[in-house]
Amino acid sequence: MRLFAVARCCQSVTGFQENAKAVYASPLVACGKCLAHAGTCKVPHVDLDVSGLPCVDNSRINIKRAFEEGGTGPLFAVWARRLRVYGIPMAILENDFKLGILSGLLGDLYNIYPLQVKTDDVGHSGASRNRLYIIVVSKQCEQLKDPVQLYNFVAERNRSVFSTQPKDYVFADEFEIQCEAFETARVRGMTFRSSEFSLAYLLNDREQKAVLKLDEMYMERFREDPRKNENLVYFLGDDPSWTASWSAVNHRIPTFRTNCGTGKYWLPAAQRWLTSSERLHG
DNA sequence: CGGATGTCTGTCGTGTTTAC
DNA sequence: GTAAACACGACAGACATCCG
Repeated sequence: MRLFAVARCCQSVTGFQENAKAVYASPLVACGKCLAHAGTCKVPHVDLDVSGLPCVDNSRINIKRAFEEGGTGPLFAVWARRLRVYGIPMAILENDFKLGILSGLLGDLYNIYPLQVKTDDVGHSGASRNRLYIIVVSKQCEQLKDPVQLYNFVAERNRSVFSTQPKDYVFADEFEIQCEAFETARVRGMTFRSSEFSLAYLLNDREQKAVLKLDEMYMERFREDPRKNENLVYFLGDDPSWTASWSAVNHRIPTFRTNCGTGKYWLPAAQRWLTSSERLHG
């Protein structure tokens, strides 16, 4: 937590380079609050650092995105400094951070390998959201393989063996489904109906309209009853007249987004939405 | 009561990728 | 080459809850 404090105090209009310089010049906090031991513990040495830093300043949909100049920018400098000071040999960073900036922070001591990771590479062809993992390895390490070549080799093999469809993520049992239905009824101030198979009664007006509109669009385009397609998923957090967020075209569950934590992923065939645990797997 | 804080919900845009 | 499909989070308003 103390590392974050350093990052926060450096947020200013002086630009990323100035912030990074300040971070690099700040005293390093070697101890932090430890929940495991309920006290203050020394930050342990690790051989491999796996970090996922905030992506909001690098996200395409953020109209005001400022990349490294955004509020989370200094955090990357804090992360980089820790690698340097502790001499951590290897790190994996999950974030679409500018490689040029990263190179400026670590390029003198580390080799940097960006890995474009597709969900298909691990068999999740039925899910969306590709990632960028940046592998950072100390130049003092002996390199046995090129990480990108190795990754591509494994990914190709995975793709040929595993391949999911949206329906593979639909596995919740009746108890879990009814628990979610009950909770939604509570939040929305509606009456829970334990005997009703379809959860459509729990959708609000806007969501019901979205389902109708998407049903219409599906019928029009595929000349088929949407309820017959077990791989069909509608995302109800968007207005379909604005953008159709569904699995009908790319055969993937639409991307899970942070704003729409409560946005439902509707399954026309099952007449319910994906439960939280199903979404975790997707 | 009413202010502070937290949760839920819905709207908004555009650069990149994919399909034809 | 062109058009359609897609990816993705800030923000604001409504509403709920807490606390003095």
